[in-house]
Amino acid sequence: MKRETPLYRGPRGTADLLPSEQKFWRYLESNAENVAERFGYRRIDTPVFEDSGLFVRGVGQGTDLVEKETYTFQDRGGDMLTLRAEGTAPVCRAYLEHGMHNLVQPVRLYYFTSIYRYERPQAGRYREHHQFGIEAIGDGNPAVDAEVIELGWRFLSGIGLQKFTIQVNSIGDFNCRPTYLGELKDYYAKRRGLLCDDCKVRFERNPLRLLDCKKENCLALSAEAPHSIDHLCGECQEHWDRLKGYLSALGLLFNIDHHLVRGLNYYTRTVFEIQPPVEGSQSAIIGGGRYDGLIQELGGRPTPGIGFGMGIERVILNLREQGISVPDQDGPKVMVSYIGDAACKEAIKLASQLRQEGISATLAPSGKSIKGQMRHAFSLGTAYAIIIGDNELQKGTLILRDMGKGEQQEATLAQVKQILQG
RNA sequence: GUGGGCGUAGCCAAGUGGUCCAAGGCGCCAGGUUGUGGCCCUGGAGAUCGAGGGUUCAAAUCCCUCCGCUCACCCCA
Repeated sequence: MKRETPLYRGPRGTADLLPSEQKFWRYLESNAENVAERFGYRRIDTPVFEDSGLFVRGVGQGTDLVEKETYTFQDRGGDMLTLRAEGTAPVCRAYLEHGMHNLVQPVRLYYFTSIYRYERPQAGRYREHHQFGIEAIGDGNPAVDAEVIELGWRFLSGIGLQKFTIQVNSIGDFNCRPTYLGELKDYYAKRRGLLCDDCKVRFERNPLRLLDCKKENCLALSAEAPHSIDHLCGECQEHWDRLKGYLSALGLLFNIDHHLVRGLNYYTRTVFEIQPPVEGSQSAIIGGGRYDGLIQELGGRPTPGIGFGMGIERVILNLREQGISVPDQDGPKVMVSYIGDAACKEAIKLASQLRQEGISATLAPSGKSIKGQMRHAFSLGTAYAIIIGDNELQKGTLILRDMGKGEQQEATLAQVKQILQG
């Protein structure tokens, strides 16, 4: 008669991960852990919120992420806090805070965590999403760059995703990038009138971003624009060449994308993405790069680092698109049904005993006929049902029904346990 | 922040001014004789037709406002 009207709904851009979809999450999390640990990475979890300054300093003033996408609030003590807006800066903060530079370098870390960004939601983009990420801190060797890219690649192919492409680029370091940016601005300065309105702003604020504008006119301009890899200093050039060599040695096919620049300020040298075959908003499923200046920016000594973040929701989207199935989760193995109050008590005890033996068991719903209870067992998908009624109570036995075969037998508790454990 | 699409029961969905106090399907609940499932059959519960206002003799159907969802842009995972 009366309608249930929810007073609240989940906040915009968030999602409840219902039992029916948990199999994806379990599957991806365990695969991520397996791959990461196979590469020698160890798990780290950082708080959901951090000092707001961490993201401002780490990710950088002038980035969209910091300027318009953070969830920032003041707590009751007056501290400014920000919900985790990305994974790298918190991990670097923890590296510093716990003196991990005293550990054997590089320190290899991974995480599987939630990220918060105030954005308009759309396919593959949410205000709360989850990332699997890794960071290798303390070794500037391009071998580590290759390792990080390979790890991401192995994860994706390990879960059955196909037709992904690796995009790489080098945007130089703090020595050679200014020179390149100068060239870039010279190039665009001569063609300024042709730029779109957004790009006119980019020209002033963040010229690198001119390269990845997708508007027709701007695409034509960026196609002819100078390439960052043609302006690398000696060290960056060597790093870049060795990386390409290592990736090839690993048999990883990659695409050099001169327009790949990424939106966070901390990147140096290597930047990369792994992209799914379909165009669209979920352009990158993995994004990452080297951040050799970040630790220092956060107050540490100069320390190289590289890592990536991978969007779990986007992975799931692609699993669905490519029709890849993931293992189902098991329900209870047996349902204990009963007839009458006396039997109910026995059923409760029996279910408890079975669980203590490591057998997953659930009690039949109350107030149902045997027929109703059997229907219930069928829809739960339990392999067995146990029936306790007056007859069984008197005889001290149980009925064990094999739901698959549709056959049942009278058995003692010991026999039942043995069969269920087999 | 900008632009497009959409909003009928838990889910899918018919219906575009009167015969709709709203069809159908899935799911849910109960029965199909007395202690037993899957198919099938029967019955049942469940909808202030997103909310508010307006037009009209009459609105789920037309208009306005708001809210929500969704897709795209920006940007990102």
